[in-house]
Amino acid sequence: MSTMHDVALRAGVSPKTVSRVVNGEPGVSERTREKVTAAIAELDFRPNPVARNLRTGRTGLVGLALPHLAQPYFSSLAEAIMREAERHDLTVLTELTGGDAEAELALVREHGPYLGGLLMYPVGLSDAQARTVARTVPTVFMSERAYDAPVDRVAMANREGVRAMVAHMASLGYTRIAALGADHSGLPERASAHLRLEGYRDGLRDAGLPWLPELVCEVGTPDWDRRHGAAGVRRLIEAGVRFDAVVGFADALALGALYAVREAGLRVPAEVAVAGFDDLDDARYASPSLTSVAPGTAQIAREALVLLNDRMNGTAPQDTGRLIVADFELTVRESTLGGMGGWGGA
Amino acid sequence: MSTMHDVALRAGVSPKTVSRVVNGEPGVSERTREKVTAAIAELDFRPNPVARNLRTGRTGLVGLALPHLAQPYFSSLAEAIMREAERHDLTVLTELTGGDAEAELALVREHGPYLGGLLMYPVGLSDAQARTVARTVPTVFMSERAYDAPVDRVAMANREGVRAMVAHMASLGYTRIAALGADHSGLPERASAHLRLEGYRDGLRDAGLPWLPELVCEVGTPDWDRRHGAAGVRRLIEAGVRFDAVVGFADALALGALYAVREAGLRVPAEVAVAGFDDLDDARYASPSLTSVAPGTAQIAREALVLLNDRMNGTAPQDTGRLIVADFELTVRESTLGGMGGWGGA
DNA sequence: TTGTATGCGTTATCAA
DNA sequence: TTGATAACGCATACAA
Repeated sequence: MSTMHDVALRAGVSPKTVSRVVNGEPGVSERTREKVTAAIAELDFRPNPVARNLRTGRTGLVGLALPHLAQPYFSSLAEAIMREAERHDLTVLTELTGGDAEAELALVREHGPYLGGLLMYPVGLSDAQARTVARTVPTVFMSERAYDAPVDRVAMANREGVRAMVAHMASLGYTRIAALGADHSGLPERASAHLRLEGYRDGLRDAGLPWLPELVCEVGTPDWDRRHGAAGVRRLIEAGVRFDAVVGFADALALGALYAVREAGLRVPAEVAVAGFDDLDDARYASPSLTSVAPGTAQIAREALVLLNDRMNGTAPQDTGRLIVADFELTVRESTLGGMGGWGGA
Repeated sequence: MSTMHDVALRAGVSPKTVSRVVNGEPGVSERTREKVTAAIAELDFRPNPVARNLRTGRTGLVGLALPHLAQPYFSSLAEAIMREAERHDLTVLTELTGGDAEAELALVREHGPYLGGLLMYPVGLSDAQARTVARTVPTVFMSERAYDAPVDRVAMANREGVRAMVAHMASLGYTRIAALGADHSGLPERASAHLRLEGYRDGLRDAGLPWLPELVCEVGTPDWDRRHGAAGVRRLIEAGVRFDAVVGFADALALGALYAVREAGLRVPAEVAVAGFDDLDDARYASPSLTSVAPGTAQIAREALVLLNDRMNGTAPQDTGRLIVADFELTVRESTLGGMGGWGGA
């Protein structure tokens, strides 16, 4: 590893001049610049980022704090973020929090001061803790929960997405649409459930359909997996509730619903339509393939990095957090529209 | 952020003594050590890792280079690695290569010198390039492909896993077992396909079953997804090949097979048994749930970090690479054993 | 336009 | 057992 000093010797100039060339500073004659550039190339000199960081306090490192990685949404998000960060010449340090406030804070204490910025999907953080985080390092949240803190946030169109889904179902003639994944706890960390339920309500209102409490199905856990989705639908069926459609607040719930509906001998979508939220790969590959709301993960990653860049440059408003809601897309598949069946057409 | 200097002033000692205490070096009197420890606590002093790194050249940073993240195996592996790294007090810098040799090398050039070690799932790398990588930074590979280079490697039990799967099927009375995902290219980057095919061959031999070329099904692409799995099985069926079992060399292939088999009106496992490799969540949640080989991801992560630690400490052999093959587990589910159906009980 | 001196926070060397 | 001094590689302030 050659240093600026080596390059300076070789080019017959001072280290400071090399520094100027490397950082594209003005005040270097064309001839000198060329000499230096040549020396840099010959020695394959690459500035030592550690030394630079120690001197300037600036880092090209951004933290990415997620509760998990082995869950489809988070791994897609992480991949999108990393690709986007590359375009911004930023290096990503990924950390797993397990959704635990203590871990979320510990990570910020530990790495915060040495990060240029932080992208976080907070789960356990309180408002006060969120403020602490944002004070430590330029931060952008990518979560559905709103914080009473001056932190930028990029969120999914939870409400609008479900609203559009209900509209879609209503337009196909379904009238008894069940909501799967409702939560009435009011807990802030269940924000996605609350927002999606509001979207459901909006959708019904738009379509002139009545709000029927028996169609609102809680799954009794924040773990939105297929098992709980299936169990929820089984309860509806056993309770004798009549329904001709199910909006799952997550694809995993909807896939469970799909299973339970067909288990009960009902045809999808002829007798019961099913749809989800997330547009996982599994939705496309399910059979019948699952209609779903695609939350715009790529856009979320893109916007998050733009917001973060602003924060890191100081171009962002200081005492207020900005909110960007990503565009969603309604991906209509067989579980609501019928069709030829089979995703395997070679 | 207080520095060693601050702590030294407060404790009435020199910075070097603080350094000794922080690093647990000997040659500090008990009394002094206590004073320093107290000062550290009062000031909430945390050593600046950047300065430390500049001085020592050592980093607590290990790179994790994966082709993708939004694929179940890689996201599980990444999560396992991160959890394990935490236990070793290492910070993980994740990088996506897309499986491209150029990207794999670029990453090493770029970050290599500032990493304490590198965990990589190489895809495009040649033997010579692998040697270059290992020369740049202590490296452990986690791939099925073997390299002619002194690099440690942790691999799945590709061969033994499939062998055991065939034995399992044979023991249930299946005799015409198709292999889905075979590859005859001989390309080193298709090592998993080759090894799994060998395992298939072993399994047949163990069971005294004949090798029938018409049962060996290529999918014609390295992309082992459901679509190609389904297409492969359809081709078998259309060609009139009789088979009573399918071993998919990946769960995705097997899930596609499951679909195509049932599409053809055949019952699983009564008429055709199906099994996969990877033991993804999807395998458990499929219907019928899918028998699969669990490759021991947690163990792979654990062993990889042990090997890497050795390399980083210089405790590893210099001119030779070690190979660890992880234990696998045969997870038997409905797709081979029948049973009650439905994963949604409760 | 170019260079010198200094310091970022830590650890290594060597002397006390 | 302890401390003074220098150095890691770069960038900043200031001088020439």
